[in-house]
Amino acid sequence: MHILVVEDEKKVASFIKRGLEEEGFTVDLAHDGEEGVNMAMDKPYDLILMDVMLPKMDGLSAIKTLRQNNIQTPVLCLTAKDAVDDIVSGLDSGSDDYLTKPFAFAELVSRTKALIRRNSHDRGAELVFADIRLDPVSHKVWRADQEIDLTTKEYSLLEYFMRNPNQALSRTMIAEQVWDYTFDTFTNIIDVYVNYLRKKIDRNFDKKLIHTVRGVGYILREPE
Amino acid sequence: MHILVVEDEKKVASFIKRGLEEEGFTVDLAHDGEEGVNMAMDKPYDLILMDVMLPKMDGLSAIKTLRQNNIQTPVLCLTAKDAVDDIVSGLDSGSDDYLTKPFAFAELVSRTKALIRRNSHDRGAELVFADIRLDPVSHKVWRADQEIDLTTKEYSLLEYFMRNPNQALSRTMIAEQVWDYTFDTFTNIIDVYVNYLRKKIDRNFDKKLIHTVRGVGYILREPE
DNA sequence: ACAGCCCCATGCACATCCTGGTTGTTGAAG
DNA sequence: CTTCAACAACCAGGATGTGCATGGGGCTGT
Repeated sequence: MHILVVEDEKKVASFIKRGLEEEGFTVDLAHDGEEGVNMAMDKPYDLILMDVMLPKMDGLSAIKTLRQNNIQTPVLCLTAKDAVDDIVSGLDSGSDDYLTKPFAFAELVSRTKALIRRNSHDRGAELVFADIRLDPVSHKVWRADQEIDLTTKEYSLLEYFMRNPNQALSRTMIAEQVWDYTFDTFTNIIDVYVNYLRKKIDRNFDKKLIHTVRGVGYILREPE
Repeated sequence: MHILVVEDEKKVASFIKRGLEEEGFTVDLAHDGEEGVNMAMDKPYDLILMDVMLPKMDGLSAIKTLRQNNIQTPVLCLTAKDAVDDIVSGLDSGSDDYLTKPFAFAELVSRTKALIRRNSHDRGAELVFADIRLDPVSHKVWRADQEIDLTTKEYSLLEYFMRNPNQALSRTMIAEQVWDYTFDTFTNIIDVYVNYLRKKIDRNFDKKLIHTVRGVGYILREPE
């Protein structure tokens, strides 16, 4: 679950980032409106958290720009307490919900989850492929009803596979989704983690589910 | 958690209803003061959300009527921004908190939760998890019928765990609930206090109840 | 002044992540 | 069929991150 946080105050930004990551989200940061728009257009996010007061381009204009470019990612707006009028124009310009500063973090989390739940029908539901089960909420994974312990990175990688089964996934695509926004292409980190995953997911089972597509990448599918 | 919303404007009423339901509350609607009083006397609610300007019987009189009939359900009053005088008489007539229109919805939710929390705290019901008992009134704690001496902070921390058992609690959430920290991420105070708690709660017992969830926070649960 | 509590800073232990190198595999050209 | 180059799998060790334990300083109430 990827969230883009657009917030210029570094303290607030990193506070939100850390808190959301503890809740199991993957968080990217943008520090002004322009950067926010660029990042949101580059990569599909599940939610954008947008401060209204921003350098270069304010939050509301940023949302408008996104909507004009047909980016329909839901947006949760952060606004100063007294700027009630902003809220109205915020909803006008395409924001889906708002939160006034200062806010309780618990509040932010529940709004965030509500928006994501509302906007993505099947998200949050358990993912199943063959005899693998994956719970995106608790980040737990089972194969054949036996729980499997994964690290954060291993989990994200598997989640990406589970959301795109039976499709060959290129290293570039995997890097974008599972690793950071900018990425160094000359590393074998993905191979390494696929290897880790195979050890935990496939090694003790007859039916191998993670396959290599030579020259392309990897694929999650039933063996022939 | 059942909430009664007394509000004549249909748009506002259904907006509030929908929002609160998304937060997990069950919401009934009444459209004027009389209906509100009848419903509140019929069925015990955890909270009443009362508009002041209402047909048939205004909100303040409704509250008075309820209190005269010994209904002590907490009331959150909604009032127009300029009617500050109303607020005072509102508090007089037995309202527990108020909110001026127009309000941010997040504000409404957090006040709602605060009121319900405050009220259920006061019931002072003893909290029990496994063989830990905690009395919110006297702030005393027992494990296996043996009293355990905790400092104020240790106690608040444990109480938070006891009110949210079997859930991973992130450091951010703990900091917000137990300390009043908002943006201070550069301290290990929570780790330190969890350590204190473990010494007193878990150290002398076989069954450890406070567990670490790496990268997330802590959880109170039975060992596997 | 002292004791108790709260909080901070530090150092250690260990899990996780990543890099670089080595070995193994594949498929096409000779 | 053999050879070779490209690609993938695997391994080992170092860097980084995260949590735990502990000592001590500041503050407050006695």
